[in-house]
Parts: sequence; structure tokens; C-alpha cells
Amino acid sequence: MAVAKFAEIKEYMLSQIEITAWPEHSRVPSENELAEQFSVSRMTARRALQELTEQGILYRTQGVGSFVAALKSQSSLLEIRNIADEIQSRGHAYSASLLQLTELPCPTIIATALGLKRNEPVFFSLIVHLENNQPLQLEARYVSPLLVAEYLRQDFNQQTPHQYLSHIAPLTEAEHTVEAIWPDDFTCKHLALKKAEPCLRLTRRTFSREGAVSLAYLTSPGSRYRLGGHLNFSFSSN
Amino acid sequence: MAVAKFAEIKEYMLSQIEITAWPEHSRVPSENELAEQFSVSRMTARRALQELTEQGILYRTQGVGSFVAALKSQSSLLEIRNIADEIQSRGHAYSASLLQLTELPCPTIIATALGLKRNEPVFFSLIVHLENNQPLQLEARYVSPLLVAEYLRQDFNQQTPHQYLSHIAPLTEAEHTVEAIWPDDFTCKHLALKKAEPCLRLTRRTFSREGAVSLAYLTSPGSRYRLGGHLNFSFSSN
DNA sequence: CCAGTTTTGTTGTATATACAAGTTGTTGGT
DNA sequence: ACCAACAACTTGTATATACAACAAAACTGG
Repeated sequence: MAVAKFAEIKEYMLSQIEITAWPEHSRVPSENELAEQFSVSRMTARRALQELTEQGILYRTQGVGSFVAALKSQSSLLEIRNIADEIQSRGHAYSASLLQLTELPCPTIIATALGLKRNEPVFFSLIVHLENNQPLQLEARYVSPLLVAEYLRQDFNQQTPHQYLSHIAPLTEAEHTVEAIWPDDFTCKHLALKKAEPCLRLTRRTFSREGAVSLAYLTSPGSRYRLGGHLNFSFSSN
Repeated sequence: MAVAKFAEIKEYMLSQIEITAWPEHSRVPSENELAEQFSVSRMTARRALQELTEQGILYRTQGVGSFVAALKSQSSLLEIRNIADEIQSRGHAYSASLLQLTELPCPTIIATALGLKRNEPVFFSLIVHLENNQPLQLEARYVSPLLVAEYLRQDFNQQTPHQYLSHIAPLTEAEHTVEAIWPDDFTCKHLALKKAEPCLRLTRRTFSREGAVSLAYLTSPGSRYRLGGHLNFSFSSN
């Protein structure tokens, strides 16, 4: 067999999407329809739909149908203020989990940002943001001790409440540089992500005086790996 | 059915890998062995193996078997000198393709690097590096006109020859900054990757006086998307 | 001992079938 | 107008089977 049947169906569907014959969020043929159209079994048609779904090109809902996922935004991560919104607007599943919460002495730059004294206790928390259960972004947040109780009450699978929202400054506004922002003894078991390296930069003219400082770190494609360098940074403000 | 059978098999296999009962590059049970062990059909066992493969946890070779993929390196992309080596050492498939080659007037910073005059013609080339056919890194290379003929003769699916190898400088050596390194009219059709934004930085005390300047850009997980900010940068030297 | 062939085992593709689980729209009754 | 039951349709899981493609080991004849 020169080219697999399921691959032909995939190519056909991709071309339909490419020429926007099937626009974003529109319904695509069901498994049975495709099977009949291409004279293949349902399982073969299913495989085409399945793989396109895994590649994030379609999304499917049991009992409803399959649909064209929206193109990921053309905007850079640097411009994304709410990763949950961004993911959901494409028809992908957003979830998140708190990986770690540690109390530690406040680094200088964080103290400046939060209006704390240096070495005063501060809470370091690590959240992984998942798109279709694949880790997309790793975010570290330093949370003021005054807010930590309230902070922990939130459901991390929902959008981050306003007071913890990350606002992101463009790199061109670079002002401050922080070479090591992760605690030295920081480890991370979940999904076998490895410790992030101290290569983040914090830049901005002004910092929030309350709430949290957060730093985003883009994880690698796939799951349990740590390939991928520093990405960007963000901080809270209000 | 509370938990799907294939999911149980996946969990079992993941736990075996986690406790290193199955070390890296070791063989895992075949489809038939798993099917018998769990009293399921081969197709169900296959699904578990398949999904773990798609997640990059296993790799499989037709006629041979399934094996545990190596953990992605703990080293940052900033330290990786040869992405092809890095990918292959994990048991993943490396490939690459030249997306674009354009002749254009040499930007100042590139001219400095290559020992050319400003606005003298230089070649801008764009290569995408794929891991298991998923785009992992987008690399732009400015190639001196003296070398471009030889440069095009190489097979981009092989390792990049020595004279084009990217050497990567740590961010802390920042010296020069280039805000816009991509040509203004740069477009990229392949895999629907979008134009990269001019947010790269070139930093190093010294530049190569011949060969190519290259800049790496980490693409997003998945395929046709452009989410993901700047990542790192590299340049040739010898 | 070697080269060529066969056997065996593995993954890859494909089909036909069955039932479960979920959503949506219709139908009918109150 | 509202609700409950049902039918139709969709995706999700699972099985049993068949053959193709490929690689490595075993076998065979010289």
C-alpha cells in the first residue's frame, strides 16, 4: 500500500481546512459519513479524525461531533495575558495544577516587587498549565504571605482570579534583570518535569506592591521533558 | 466502565518506567505479550503502546519492538550545540527541511558578524527542525554569499556540517542587541507556521567572520501554530 | 565458514462488529 | 407550557480477525 487510506483522508480534511471550506469551529463529517464517502470502515475514518484531533487541528465532543479547532493565536506568548482564555478560545481543553508550594526567604527583586523586606518569608508556588492535558506553560508565582490563604482557596483549573493575573511586559522594556529566580532547592516531580534553570529575566519599570509576582516558562512539546530554554516573564499588577 | 482498559495498561507501563524497572532504551513487552498479560485484545494493548509513543515516552520500530525513550536532556536548549544529536540520542526521529531561502540586503549586525558590508547581499534561510515529525525548533541562518552554493548542497535531514554548526552563547554574555532580525517581508508557508516576531537578540562579544549567523526559535508544541515567544539564539564560529 | 533462504516475531494497516456513553431533537402526555 | 420518555445520531471503548511490511534469528546447502 503506497499511501495509507487514513492518511489520504487526513490530507483531504487538511486541504478542506486549509482553503477554509471548513471554517474554524465548523462541523466536519462524522466517522460514519467519512467512512461511506471514502468507502472505508468506520475505524479507518476514525483514525484520521483521531490523529487530527491529537494534532490539535480538530476537537471532538462525545455525542455531538467533530469540529475545526481555531488556529492558535498569532500573538506571541509575550502578549497573552490569560493562558486559560487563549487555550479555550481554540476549542482546546485547559487545565492546571499546583505542583509545589514552598515558604522561603524573599529574594531581593521579589521583595521590591511585593513591598516586602528581603528574607522575609514569601511563598513560592509552581503551576503547570495544560492544553489538552499536555503541559504548555510552567509558571512560578511568588505570593505575598498576606494573600496566600486566599490564593490557595482558588480552583487552579479555572481562570486565575484577577488579583493573580499575569501581565506581561515586552522585552524591549527591559530594566531589571534577575539571573536566578528559582529557589535553589526547587524540585518538581509532576510529569517528570525537571528543575527549571535560573535563566529567567524580570524586566519592568514598576512592580506591583501587592499580590503575586509570576514568571512564565514554556515547557517543551510533549510531556515529561524539560527541553526548552527560558521564555518570558510576567508579573501581577492592579 | 470506570477506567478504560488501555488506560490501565498505560498506567502500569508508566509506573514501570518511573521506577526504572524498564530502563531507557530497554525493550518493553510486545503487543501480544501485553494483550495476554492483561487479557485484552491486541488492538487494546496496541492502543496503550501507541499513545505512549505519541507522547514521546516510547519509540517503536516495525519488525523489532517497542522501547523506552530516553528522557529529554536536562540541559537547556541554550546549551545544545546540535539539535539533531540531541533528538536522536533520545530514540526520536530527527528530520529537517529548508523552508525558505531569500537574498536580501545585509542588516548591520549580520554584516558585522560575517565581515560583509551593510546592505551587501546576504542569504537568509529558514530551517525547521522536527522531532518525530513535530516541529521543535525553527532556525534562521544568514549565510555569506561566498558559502551559499556549498550550503545548499547539504542534506538538511542530516546533521549540519561543522562550518554551519550553531554555537550558543549564554544570555549572561549579552553585549549586542538586535531588535529585528527577520526580514520584513518574511513569510513561511510550511506547516502553516506563522512569521516569527522580531524579538530575537543576538549577543556575544565576538562574531564569526565567515560562514553563517544562525538564530534558533522554539516552536510551540504541536504543529501548525506559532504560539511561543522568542527562545534563544546562536551563531556559527570556527 | 559463509551466503542465501526460511522461519519467527514484531509492528502497521484495515475490516466488521458490538455495545457503552453522551447529546440533541422529537414526540406525547399532563 | 412544561416535563418525561424515546429515537436518532455521535463519539468512545473493545474484540476478533486478516494480511502486509519489516527485521532478526535460525536454518540450510555449498
